[in-house]
Amino acid sequence: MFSKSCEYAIKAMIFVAQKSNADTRVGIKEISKGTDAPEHFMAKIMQDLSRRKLIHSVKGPNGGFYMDASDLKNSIADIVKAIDGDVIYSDCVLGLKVCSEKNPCPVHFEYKEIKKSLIKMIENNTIADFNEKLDTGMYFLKNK
Amino acid sequence: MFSKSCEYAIKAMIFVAQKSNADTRVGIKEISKGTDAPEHFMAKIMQDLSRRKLIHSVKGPNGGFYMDASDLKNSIADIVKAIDGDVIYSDCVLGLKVCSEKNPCPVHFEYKEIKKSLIKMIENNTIADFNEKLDTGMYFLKNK
DNA sequence: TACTCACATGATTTAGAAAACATGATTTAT
DNA sequence: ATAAATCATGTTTTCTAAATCATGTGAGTA
Ligand code: FES
Ligand code: FES
Repeated sequence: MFSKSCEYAIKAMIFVAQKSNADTRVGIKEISKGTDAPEHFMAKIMQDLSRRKLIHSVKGPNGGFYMDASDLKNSIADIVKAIDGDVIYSDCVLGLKVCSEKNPCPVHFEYKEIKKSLIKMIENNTIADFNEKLDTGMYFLKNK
Repeated sequence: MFSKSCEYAIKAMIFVAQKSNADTRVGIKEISKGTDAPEHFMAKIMQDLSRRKLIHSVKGPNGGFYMDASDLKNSIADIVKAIDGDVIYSDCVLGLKVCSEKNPCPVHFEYKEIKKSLIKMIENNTIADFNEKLDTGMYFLKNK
């Protein structure tokens, strides 16, 4: 569904949202531990997210990553688009070069509806939403 | 969503269903051309499908692949399970090692519904169904 | 029987994603 | 100013899916 990078990115964003505020930054080590992701790989992903302005970063001692109010308004879809591009939006499930109504694969119209709800899901859920959810302690970013 | 192998497998099954009957077998070359798949790779996949009894094969001159009435009753889900296993059924969208209600990731419950309709789609559509669809000439297994 | 056609099987190679490494740049604290 | 912390950047390695190659096996035909 999503690339490994994208999975990590989503988890990292939710993790940082949870742990950070204006004064408290979160470092790569903590992020990778909290999300069960390889540290160096996660570092790379965080740089991407930062370059694409989905998250803020501060260098030096006591530096790290954090999110401000506007960062929290980003949806999962924004992260997915930043990391995986628009494959979710444009790819054919059966691997045709282009997915279109003019040259539809046999499952195109059935899949269309599913794709619609998938997109709705990632577009309607903001980081802030997950923030609240996680506060309940009923959701996890890694296995216990 | 599906592995490349699985995409090819689905297309091949639909293609053979279309082109074959008791007397007319379809060869690897024709299948790979008709589905835009690499010949040798497709050969491998066809062997898998044949070993798993999803399709029939005949060696020698005028040999090839064909499907009988009971083969046509297989669903897309049967193909997916044969090639990709149960990843669609059991994997977590955010990559947690196990997807469960006890240790759900933040999107688990939202995704659950989508997964349900996805599974419904692949389980409710048999090869025979697609056969009829393709007859209308409105569906394609490769780009024009 | 001998020859050829077409699928079967296993080994090998390729390509791209995932992960790790090495080095550079910026900030804070002393 | 110096040193340590931490993110940034580019390169290299590893791993696996994808694709290819080489060879084997059974069936048909003359
Ligand atoms: S053409 Fe296959 S999903 Fe649209
Ligand atoms: S735990 Fe992530 S989808 Fe179920």
